[in-house]
Amino acid sequence: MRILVVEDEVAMAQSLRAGLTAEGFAVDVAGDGEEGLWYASEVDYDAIILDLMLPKVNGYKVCAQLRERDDWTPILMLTAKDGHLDEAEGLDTGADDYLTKPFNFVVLLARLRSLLRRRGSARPATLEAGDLTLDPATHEVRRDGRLIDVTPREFSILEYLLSHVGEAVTKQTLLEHVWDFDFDGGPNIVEVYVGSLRKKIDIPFGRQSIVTVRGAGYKMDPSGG
Amino acid sequence: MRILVVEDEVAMAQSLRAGLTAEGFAVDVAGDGEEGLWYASEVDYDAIILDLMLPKVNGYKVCAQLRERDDWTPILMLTAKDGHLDEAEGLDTGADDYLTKPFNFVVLLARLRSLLRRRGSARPATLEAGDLTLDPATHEVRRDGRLIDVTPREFSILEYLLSHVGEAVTKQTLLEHVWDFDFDGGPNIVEVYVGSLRKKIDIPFGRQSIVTVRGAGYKMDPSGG
DNA sequence: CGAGCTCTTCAGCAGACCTTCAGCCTGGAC
DNA sequence: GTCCAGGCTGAAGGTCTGCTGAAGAGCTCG
Repeated sequence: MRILVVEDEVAMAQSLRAGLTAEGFAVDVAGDGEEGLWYASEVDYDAIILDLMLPKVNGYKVCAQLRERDDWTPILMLTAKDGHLDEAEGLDTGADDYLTKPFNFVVLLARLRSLLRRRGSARPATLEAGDLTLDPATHEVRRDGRLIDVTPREFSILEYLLSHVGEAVTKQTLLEHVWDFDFDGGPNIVEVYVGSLRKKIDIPFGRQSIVTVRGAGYKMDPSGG
Repeated sequence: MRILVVEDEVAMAQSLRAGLTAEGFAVDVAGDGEEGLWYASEVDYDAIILDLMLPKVNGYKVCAQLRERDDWTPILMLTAKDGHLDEAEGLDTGADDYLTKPFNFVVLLARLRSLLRRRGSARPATLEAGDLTLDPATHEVRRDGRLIDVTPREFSILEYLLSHVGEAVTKQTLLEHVWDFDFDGGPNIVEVYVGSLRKKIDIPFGRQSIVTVRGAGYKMDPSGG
């Protein structure tokens, strides 16, 4: 899951990045509205956390412009303390939820998760493909009920593939959603991880759930292989 | 367990904070109704202690507004001496219990505990995972019936883990639910406490109930290890 | 006021994990 | 069959996460 944080206060931006990264999100930070719009046009984010008070282009405008462009990425707006009057306006311009500063990180996470969930229109709590299941809450991966031990990075990749079951996902996309923005390694690292995932979730079970689509990346077999 | 106290009398607020903190709760204090509503919207409290007589927005209104927002956090209302007439109204607006001033702290604790218990829809009075039990009322931790001596902080952590059995709980989450709002230490302190908890509840019994989930925190084994 | 307990910080360590790289394999074009 | 780009894999190193013991600060109680 890749999140864009548009926030000019360095301290806030840093702590958001740290916290969200710790939660397993890949995070990009933009320092003003203009930069935010540009990032959003370049990368397909899973959600955007948008401060209202921004240099150059303020939050409302960023939000409005995105929607005008037909970009419906969920937006969580951050407003200053006394944001009562602004609430209506914020939601009007197309934000999906808003949060007043200062806020508790747990709250932000909860809201963010609820946005991400809502988007996929009632995505089930556990991701599945045949007898392969992944539970984000317990961080457990199972095949045929048997628990499989995976590393954090393997978990993230599998989570992404399972939430796009049946679609061919390019290595580039995986790099962008699972790794941090400033990661500059090549696509080979994805191959390495897919390889090690296969060794854990497919080979021991004689399955083939992660299918290589030459030139187009990988695809999770809806039947689980 | 994190409690919000909405109370304008400084002395009362202080003593509630002191007493509840001593019992291992994390406590936030709001000085008036408006502030209380704001806190409640930002943080996911386990319960709210709400004075009736408040500046700006009184207790009834706070209560009503919370329920209107679909916030069903248990509320314990504090009313003035002659509160007979108010009782019905208080419960009507959505408070879960009420208490007339002056009251005994032990009584308040008992009511609060009963609220917290009730909330989880008949959550058992004692939290359990296999033969490991924790009784919030008596502050006792037992394994296989044998009493184990734990410090307040250790108790809080164990309580949180036991009330989220099976889920991976982030260190950040523990920091936010077990420590006070303004604590700014790093996650290492959680590691230290988990270490000392393990030395008390796991190692002497040859068990492993608190499982480390690399990159995602800790998880209480439902079977108790 | 001192003893004892708890809380918190810190630095060092071990092991898990991440990343890179070189060499090999495979599928498709010709 | 040959060639090539794309994909796979095992090994090696460096980095990071989590664990631990120690030590000082703060608090409570006698």
